[in-house]
Amino acid sequence: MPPKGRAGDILATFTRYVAERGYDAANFSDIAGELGLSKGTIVHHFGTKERLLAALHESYMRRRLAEAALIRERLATPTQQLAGLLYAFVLYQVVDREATVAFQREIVRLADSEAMAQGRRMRAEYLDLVRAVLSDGVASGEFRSCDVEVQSLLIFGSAQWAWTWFDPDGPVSAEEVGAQLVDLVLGGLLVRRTRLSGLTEADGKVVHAVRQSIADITGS
Amino acid sequence: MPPKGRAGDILATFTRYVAERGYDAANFSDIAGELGLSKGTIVHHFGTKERLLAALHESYMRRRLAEAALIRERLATPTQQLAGLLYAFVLYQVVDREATVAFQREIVRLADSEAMAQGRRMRAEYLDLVRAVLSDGVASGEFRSCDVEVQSLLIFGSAQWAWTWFDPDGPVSAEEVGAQLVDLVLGGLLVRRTRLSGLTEADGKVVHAVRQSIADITGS
DNA sequence: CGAAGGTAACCGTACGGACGGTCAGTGGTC
DNA sequence: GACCACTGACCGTCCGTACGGTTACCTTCG
Repeated sequence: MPPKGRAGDILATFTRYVAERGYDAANFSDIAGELGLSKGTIVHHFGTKERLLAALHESYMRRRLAEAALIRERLATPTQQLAGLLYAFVLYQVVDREATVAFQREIVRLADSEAMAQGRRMRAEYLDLVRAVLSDGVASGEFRSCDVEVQSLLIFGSAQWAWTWFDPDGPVSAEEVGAQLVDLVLGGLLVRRTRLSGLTEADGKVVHAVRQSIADITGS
Repeated sequence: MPPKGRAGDILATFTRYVAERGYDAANFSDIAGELGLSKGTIVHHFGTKERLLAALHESYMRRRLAEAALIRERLATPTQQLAGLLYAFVLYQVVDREATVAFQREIVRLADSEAMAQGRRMRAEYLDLVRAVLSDGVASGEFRSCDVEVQSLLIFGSAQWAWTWFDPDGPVSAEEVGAQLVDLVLGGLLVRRTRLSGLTEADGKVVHAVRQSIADITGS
């Protein structure tokens, strides 16, 4: 649940502007104008623009962490848990769209800056949770062994990027995209009877062709 | 190859600033100062800041399109071609880092704005190329049938997101990440002897648990 | 009860600075 | 003399933030 009251309104409107225009282009005057209050009021409630972003960040991550914990609790196997998390990733594009887009758009601003410390901690917690699911799956034999650190980030990417192309009013529903994501990721993670990587023989050729092509065009 | 001469210097420096700080925080004064020339010179060469971004965008995409075409030419099967493209995706984080980060960071600004039309066209061309490889693979029976439109975008996401976490000087090399990405994506795309989706039975349960968890926390 | 005192939401204005862009002009080179 | 790269002063605008003041409500105590 997002915060209530006037401060909640400000946060909600700010969130929408960030989602639509980005952090830099979201300014106090427009928010105050739309809400029929003065710029000073926003400052009164949140102090600085950066802290307003931090509030958005934290309220978003709080929701996601709580949901992720529930999803993990309610599903039995690592496979189901991961599928659930992936599915949820995509659903957020619809059920909590503005905050999701705002968050994914401006995630990079949370790198430094002491104001974002709390948000960063929660993000790390979330990543750890996903990694725990992956590790569990590897341990239980459901997933093939892999570099959990890297794979988790690659998987995140698929979902984090979706805001740039997914259209809630488009022809493809979030449910379908979620299912596709589950297919893509689990298909690659589940242990298969057929031996893994029947392609490593050709890997050398592939790597060489890529390196050569890059050198031919870009140089270096 | 990036453009040469004074204009090339400006573009290169601009690219670095965008990579490091983002488009909004990259301003003419700093670039001019660093290059020992005046703001007016930048305007003289590029007109507006937006056109400077368009130039960065186009020069980046020109390189990527040329390489992608070469990679596709030089590799035989859709599997190899896709592996090559994926591998290249990650390598760009190293071999053309500043332009890659700048591009991936600010890709969203290319949505509207007539100045970016050319860049958008090239991006669409690139996406089409990847989709053609996917379709070829499905047609040849190497890849399981899937929604190529959606899968291609999900795959793109993994790579496009990498700039937020990948560190060229970190312990994991781009080559390793590239290999992991190939594993993840091809593992999910390759036809396996074992029947696809032994998990759809449990899908209903997963979907229900996710929806319920989101409703419990976020509401709606 | 009611005056006093405190607190928090909110307003309006003003400021200091940065930024993108303009423009008239300079100097060198075919 | 036409063209080119380049200069540097300047402009209009916008934005985050500081700050002093007002209102409204709640608590406390005589």
